Amino acid sequence: MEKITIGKLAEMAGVGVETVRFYQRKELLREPKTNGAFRTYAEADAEKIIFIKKAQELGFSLAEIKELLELNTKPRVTCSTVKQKTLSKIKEIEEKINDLNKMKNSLEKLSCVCDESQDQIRQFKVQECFSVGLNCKC
Amino acid sequence: MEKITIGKLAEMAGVGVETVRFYQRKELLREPKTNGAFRTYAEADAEKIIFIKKAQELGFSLAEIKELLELNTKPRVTCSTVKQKTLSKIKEIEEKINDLNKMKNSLEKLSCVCDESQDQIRQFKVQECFSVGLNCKC
DNA sequence: ATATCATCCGTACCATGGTACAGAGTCAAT
DNA sequence: ATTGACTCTGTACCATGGTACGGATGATAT
Repeated sequence: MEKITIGKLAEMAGVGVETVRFYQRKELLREPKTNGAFRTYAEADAEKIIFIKKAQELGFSLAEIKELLELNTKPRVTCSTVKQKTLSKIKEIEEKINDLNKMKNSLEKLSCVCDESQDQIRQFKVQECFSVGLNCKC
Repeated sequence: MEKITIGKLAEMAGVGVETVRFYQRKELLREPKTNGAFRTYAEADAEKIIFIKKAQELGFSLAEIKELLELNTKPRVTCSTVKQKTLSKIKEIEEKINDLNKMKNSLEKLSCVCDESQDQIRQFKVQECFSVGLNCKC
């Protein structure tokens, strides 16, 4: 089993070396054991970074992701804490989905209105398409 | 009809005065007519700001929002441009919704696993709950 | 007419999430 | 043992999306 240096880790996780070090500074990743002068990592570290990236794409900030990860590593975290945090996260996510659905509806209306008009847009109001029940009808 | 100064506008839109000026610098809002030395605004400006805020919550950057607004104000925008842009936005939104749904599923599993365990968490892996098909089963 | 408030412009500052050096040390191969 | 690639620490810089401030001028109320 080869030693994973920071460069290899970064490659495995699809990020830059500086990003790994940044996450360490932010305490999202532990400072690993040093083998001689250089740090050596485990595969789990790569997975962790991939997890961070995934969560980030889904709209979580690094601070929130840190919290999520701490549910796992902190010894004194109880089940009810996890339960509470996950439930509030779920609520947040549901709200986001809701808003995105609204936005999608509005955009669909927008695209649909456009179908009917000619090459040049007339008194066309993008904004109104985003306000429920306004002029943007198909 | 009263004159709307920047302070009133900001209040109407629920943002700070500096934010209004920031949006003007970024050309999301037009520089309004000045009445004497002070700018005067229209109600439409407040609506525009509210629109910006809404779109932002939904994950659009100011640059993207600017584009959306320009669909409305730029004279040479054709229907096919609008159509194309809205359709690609819709796709983006659908992807976001998809990812959020995945995240939600994972969190639901997490909360569910937690139900079954005791007060103290055992070999509990938050990360694994986020990877489809892994140890996090109910 | 003068106090008090709001506005003006410009610039500086803040947090978040990185990215890019510089200058030194280290490791591995030849 | 020297080269070259990689790593080390530290600090500086970048974009985004604001927020705050200073010093001047304008508006308004008494």
